[in-house]
Amino acid sequence: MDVRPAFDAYISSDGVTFEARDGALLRAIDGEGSLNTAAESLGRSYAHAQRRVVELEEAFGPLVERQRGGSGGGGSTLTETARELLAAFERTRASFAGVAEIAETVLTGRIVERDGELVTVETEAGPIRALVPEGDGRVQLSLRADAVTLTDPEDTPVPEHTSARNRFVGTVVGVEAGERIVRVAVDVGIGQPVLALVTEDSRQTLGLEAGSDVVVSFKATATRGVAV
Amino acid sequence: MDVRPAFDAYISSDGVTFEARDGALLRAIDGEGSLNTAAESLGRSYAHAQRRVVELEEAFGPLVERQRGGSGGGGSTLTETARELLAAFERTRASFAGVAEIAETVLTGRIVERDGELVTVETEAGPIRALVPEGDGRVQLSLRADAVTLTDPEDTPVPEHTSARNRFVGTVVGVEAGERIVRVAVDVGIGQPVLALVTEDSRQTLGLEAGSDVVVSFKATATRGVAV
DNA sequence: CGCGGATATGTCTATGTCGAAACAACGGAT
DNA sequence: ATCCGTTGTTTCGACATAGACATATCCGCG
Repeated sequence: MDVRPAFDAYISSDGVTFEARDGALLRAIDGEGSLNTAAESLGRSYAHAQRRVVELEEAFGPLVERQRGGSGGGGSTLTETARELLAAFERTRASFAGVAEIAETVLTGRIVERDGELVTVETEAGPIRALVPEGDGRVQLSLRADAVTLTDPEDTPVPEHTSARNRFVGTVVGVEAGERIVRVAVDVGIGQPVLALVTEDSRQTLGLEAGSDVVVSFKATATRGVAV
Repeated sequence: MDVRPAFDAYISSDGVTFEARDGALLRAIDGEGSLNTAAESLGRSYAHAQRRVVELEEAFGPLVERQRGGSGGGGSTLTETARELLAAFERTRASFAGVAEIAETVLTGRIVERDGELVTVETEAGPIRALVPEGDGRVQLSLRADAVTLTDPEDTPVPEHTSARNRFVGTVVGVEAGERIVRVAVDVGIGQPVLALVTEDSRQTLGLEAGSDVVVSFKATATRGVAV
């Protein structure tokens, strides 16, 4: 079973959702200079593209400056609002893409204390503070590799001096190098290693390689879980 | 323009996507004990629900143990695979939900160096290392509040001893308390404050309040951006 | 052996989405 | 004044999705 998490990101306002399709449309308008050629270049019908623009503008404000008549017959350009909307959409899409593509470590445990959304989960490696919206009993915590910070055991702030509430001492058991980003697996005494995504620079300056001792820390607010 | 980022999460396998709708169906089957009453309780047609289950099983493996005949006429129960699938879906949904609901700080700057996905962005506050898949020139970096770690200036690891590549010294300019989670705004010399989400415990132990000096640090791999 | 409740399957229809096409409006260029 | 290319607007039909409905099948139990 090859399961891959995926997503459709969108920005909603006033009941209308701006999605990837709309982003492509705006970019095409920006590039082609006209709604007509934009629709054609995307292989979509002009009628629908035009209706969609009107619909989006009702929700998000003026997006396309349309000019009909004139030399060349007219044309369309994006408004500043449209550019901001595009940027906002791309930012959230990039954030979501991070979640989808980045490896996660799944930790299982049991909720032993709850205070609003904030819970304390007892795991094999010790207590972990995390955010679990609801439920109790057994939980699965999802720890994203890009949320895990590695520090030198000799120079790690004492718990009272950092907002990273979860910390474990561990040993590097694997280093998987990419171009400039490496994935470090750290054994912290639970069944599976905790994955951390760090830059190659960090790996070198921390001298991380199999066998290295390292402190793994991550924030409670970056650790999300669900009751199972 | 009240924009709100949102998303539809799904897990795809073999061309079939398991989405929120399917999760609700499986949970209903689990709760009702039969595909029939599950469909009814959801106000959906039995015929389609049944066909959907078959379709999902072709992609993800056996999900529903169906029993027809017998006392009560039969019924259905979820397989272990189905429970794992549900848990995986809920985990990714929880992660995505985090991105959607958590405040972000948007930093603008200019790419001055690129090494694969890893870039160095020159901002008002100084250089920031981040992940930007492509493009150059001006970028918007999205820094999620839950990815920002705050530490005591007196006890912060030197840059050579941590994988958090970005750090800035700043002053707390605002504390917005929730139940157990507080949002801290830190001025680091750029136009807008950097937002950090920390637990109330952390706020107290670090003694954070308006005027406090604090070190803001975040990982390059947790900082994603897009060219604009 | 039939009952009853559930699963399995086929077909029709309502709905929404999208493309194709046609036509009017517009305004600078010729 | 006319032409031209684009925008604005409307209508129609193809297509996919999902509910409504009908029917066949299954099988433990009394």
